[in-house]
Amino acid sequence: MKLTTKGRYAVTAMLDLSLHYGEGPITLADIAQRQGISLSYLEQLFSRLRKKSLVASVRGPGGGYSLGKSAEEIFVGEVISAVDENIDTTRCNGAHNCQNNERCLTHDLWSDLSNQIYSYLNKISLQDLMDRKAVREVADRQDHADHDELSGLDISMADGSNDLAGA
Amino acid sequence: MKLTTKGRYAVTAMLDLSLHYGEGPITLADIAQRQGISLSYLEQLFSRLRKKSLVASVRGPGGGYSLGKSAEEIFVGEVISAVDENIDTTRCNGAHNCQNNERCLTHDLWSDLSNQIYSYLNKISLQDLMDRKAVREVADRQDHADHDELSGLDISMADGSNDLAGA
DNA sequence: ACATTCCCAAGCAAAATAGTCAAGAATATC
DNA sequence: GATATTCTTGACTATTTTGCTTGGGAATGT
Repeated sequence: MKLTTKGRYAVTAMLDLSLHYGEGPITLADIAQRQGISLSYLEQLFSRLRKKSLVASVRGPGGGYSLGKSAEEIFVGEVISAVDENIDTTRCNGAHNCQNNERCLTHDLWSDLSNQIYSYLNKISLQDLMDRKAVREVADRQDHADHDELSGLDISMADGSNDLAGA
Repeated sequence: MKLTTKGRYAVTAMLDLSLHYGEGPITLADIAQRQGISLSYLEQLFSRLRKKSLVASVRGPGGGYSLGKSAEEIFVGEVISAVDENIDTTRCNGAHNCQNNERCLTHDLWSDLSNQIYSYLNKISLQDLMDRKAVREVADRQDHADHDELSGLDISMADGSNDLAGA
């Protein structure tokens, strides 16, 4: 299974986009600042999101990105798939050649797990996330932190730890 | 999320151990051959499994490993945790300092997902896996392949593809 | 004694991840 | 039409993780 920072960043960025819907196109620079993600890294991710029509773009001054469909229609699983290629937990990626061209002992276990995760993530839409109280609180905090950063403070790191899988 | 070959190998090896329960201690060399896993890699994995008391070991000729508890009492989630350290999908590993020392926008999403996966994997015991028809079929195939290999054929690779994650 | 097996630590190559850098194309605004 | 802004693309790089090897040792049955 592949669930790494890449997928987390993508979902976070898409959620940021949803939360600022209605303010016109949002620039990647804005998202980068609010969410603490590298701008050029975001560019790579959005390139993939655009290919899957999850976002639409407008170039030039005043341009930026907006959601490709409504927040109710975009599911977390889609977003992760778009940037991470697959969320399969089997070694053979669904083929059955994990061991000497035949299925390995635990093939079905990983296969079932993948389905489980996939169906879980595909039930959660960006709208669902926006409706969560905790998400709105963090979003508020981030919108205010903006001002602090403009006044010169708190331009900082966001990192530290480990990983899943990643994942 | 961290669900890689390491965790898959560990579960596979533990399942192999369960399936050959009653034959006395099983050597890692046997498991390595049946499951197509490198012996020294298995040693590393079993070192961790032993620290968590998931397996018990007997040294010397005729020695090997056996399950540390009954197959009903060992759950897939435990095995993966033992070798992979954690199956947390959050960046901060459960702390809430994902962004500038505060929780990031999607913290709860990954946290919920981790719980979901964890509880799923902790419901499946090695015994459950053994009861599956597909597992028994593969196990039979592997026990027969043993003979082929003794007669000189089919000492071979087992590899190829991609991964999860991480996850 | 000796072969077998577990045990342990260090090291290493390949892959993946996370990120940078540089050049370019579209498009508003002046 | 010059300029600044923003997306777009590709190549390149540093770091980390993975999967595996090597080489030693310590028990223990025969």
